[in-house]
Amino acid sequence: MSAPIANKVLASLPRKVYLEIAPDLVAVELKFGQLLYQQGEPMKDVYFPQSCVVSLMVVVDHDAALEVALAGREGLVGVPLALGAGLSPLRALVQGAGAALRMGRPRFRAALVQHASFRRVVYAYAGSLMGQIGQTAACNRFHQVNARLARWLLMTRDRLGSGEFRVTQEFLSAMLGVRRVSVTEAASSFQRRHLIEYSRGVISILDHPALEAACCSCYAVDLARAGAMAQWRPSLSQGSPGSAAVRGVSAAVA
Amino acid sequence: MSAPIANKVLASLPRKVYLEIAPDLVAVELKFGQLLYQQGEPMKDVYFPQSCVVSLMVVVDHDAALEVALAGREGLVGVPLALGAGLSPLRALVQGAGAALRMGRPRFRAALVQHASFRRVVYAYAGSLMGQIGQTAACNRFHQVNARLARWLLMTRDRLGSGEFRVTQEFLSAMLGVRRVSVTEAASSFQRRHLIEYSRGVISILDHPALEAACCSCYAVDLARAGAMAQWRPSLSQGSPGSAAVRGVSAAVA
DNA sequence: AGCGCCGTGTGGGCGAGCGTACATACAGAT
DNA sequence: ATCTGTATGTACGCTCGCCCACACGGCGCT
Repeated sequence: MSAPIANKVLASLPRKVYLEIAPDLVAVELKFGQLLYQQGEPMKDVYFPQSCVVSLMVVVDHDAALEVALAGREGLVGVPLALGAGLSPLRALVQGAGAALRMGRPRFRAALVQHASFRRVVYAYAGSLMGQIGQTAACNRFHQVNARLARWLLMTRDRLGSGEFRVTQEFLSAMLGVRRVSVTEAASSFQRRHLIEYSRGVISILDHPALEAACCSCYAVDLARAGAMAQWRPSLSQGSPGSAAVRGVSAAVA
Repeated sequence: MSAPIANKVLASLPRKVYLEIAPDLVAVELKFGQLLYQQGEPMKDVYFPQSCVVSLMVVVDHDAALEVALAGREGLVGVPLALGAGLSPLRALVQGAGAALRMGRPRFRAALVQHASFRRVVYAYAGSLMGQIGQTAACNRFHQVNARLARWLLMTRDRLGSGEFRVTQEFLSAMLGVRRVSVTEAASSFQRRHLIEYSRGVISILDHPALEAACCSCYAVDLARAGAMAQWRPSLSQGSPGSAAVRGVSAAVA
C-alpha cells in the first residue's frame, strides 16, 4: 500500500492517473521561512503541500509585502506555471513547516497535457485561488483586525490540519498588513477569552467554534469555495468540520 | 475585409483559428453600469471588450464592494469559465461603455478544447489577471489615494483607448475602496495642477506623463505584465505608449 | 550565573484616511 | 423660472497605521 495522500488535488485524481504521475513526485520537507518562489523569478518546481502551509504574497516597492492567499493541502503552489507563465507573479513563503510533494516543471506541464482529470482539478484550483486573492483584498479593506486574525488562524489550521503552529505576532502583522501592536491587541483579547493560547511564537487554537464566531464572513466563503471546487469535502479529517457558517453560504456560492 | 479586431486576445490568434471562432462572436454594445455577472451567479457568456472597460469586484457582506481588477481590450471577461467554474466569483460591472464581442458559454468551452492557441492566450490572460488582482490588493494596502487614483485613470485609459471617459467621484471612491471625500481631494489636486479635468462625471486626462509620474509603481508593473503576456505590445495606438516607467520594471518582470 | 536575543506588552506623537453631515453648483424636467 | 436630483467641495472628530522607545520575560549561549 502506498503512502497516504493528504494533498487533495492529488487525492481527487482517478487512481490510474495518480499512479502515472506519482513517479514524478518527490517527497520533501519544507522548512519554516523557506522561500519557494521569489516574485518575478522563474518557478522551477510545483509543490503539493501535504502538511505545510505556504503564504502567497505580493511585494511592492522592494520592501513592503502583503499576503494575498494561503495554500495548503487543498491545492498546490505554482499555479501560474499551469497557466503558461514562467516567472512567478507572487512570492511563496513557507509559513508552516511540513511535508510536500515536489514536481519538476517539465513533468508538471507534460502531466497537464496528458491527463484531463489533472488539468481539470488544477484549473479549478487556479480559479479558486483567484477567488481567494480577491476575497482577501476585500477582507483587508472592510474587516477589522480581530476578525481577520481569526480568519487567518482558522484558514491556516484548515490547511495545515493542526490547531497548533508556529507564528510570531511580528510575522502575523506582516501577513495581515497591520501593525504588530494591532495583532498583539487582537491576540491578547482572544487569549483572555481562552479562544487561543500562545507563547513565544507558538499558537494553539483552543476554542474553534468561538473563533469561528469571531471571524468575518470571508472564512465561510473560503470554506464554501473549497467545498464547491470539487466532490471532495472541505472538512478537516479531525475537529469540527464545516460547521454552521458554511451551510448558509455554500448555497449562494454553489 | 473584416471588421477591425481591437481585442488583443482575439487579435493574437492565428488567422485560421480566429476565422473558426469568429462565427460564434456577437457584436454587442455594453452600457455604462451594466452588470455582466453578479457574484455567485452563473456566467452565461464571455465578453471580449473592444472599446469598453469592465470592473471586476468582490462583494462582501451583501453591500460592501471593492474593485480588484479592470478588464478591457487586453483581455476578456469570464475567465473563471475557462477554469471550469460555472459561477462567477466576482461581480463584473461595465465601467466604461463601449463595444464588445460576446460568446456563448458552450461555444467558448468548445473553442478552448479545440484550439491550442486560443487556450494558450486565454490561460495566459488568466494568469495575468491573477497577478493584477494581487497587485491591486497590495496597492490598496500600501499606496496613497493620490497615486492609486492616478493609476486607475491611466489603466482605464489604456484599456479603453481613450483619455476621456465617464466616471463620477462617487463611483471612483467605491472602486478604490476609499471615501468619496478622499477622491475629491486627490482629484481636485490633480485638476489644480492641470493633470486632469473633470466636470459632472466626465474626466479627461490632460497631462499623461505627469499623471504617470504621480502613479505608484503598480502602474508600471501592470504595463510590464501586459507586455510580458505575449508578443503584442502594451502600448495604446495613440498617445505616449509604454513610456519611461515601464522599461525599468519590465526587466524585473520579464 | 550571567549575558544577550527575541517575542511580547505598553505608551506617545503624528498624519492619512474614515464617517458623517452639510454646503454649493450645475443639469434636466415641469 | 422653479424644482429636483446629482455631482462636487468643505468641515469636524475619530480611528488606526506609522515610527519610535522602552519594559518585561523566557530562552539559549558562554
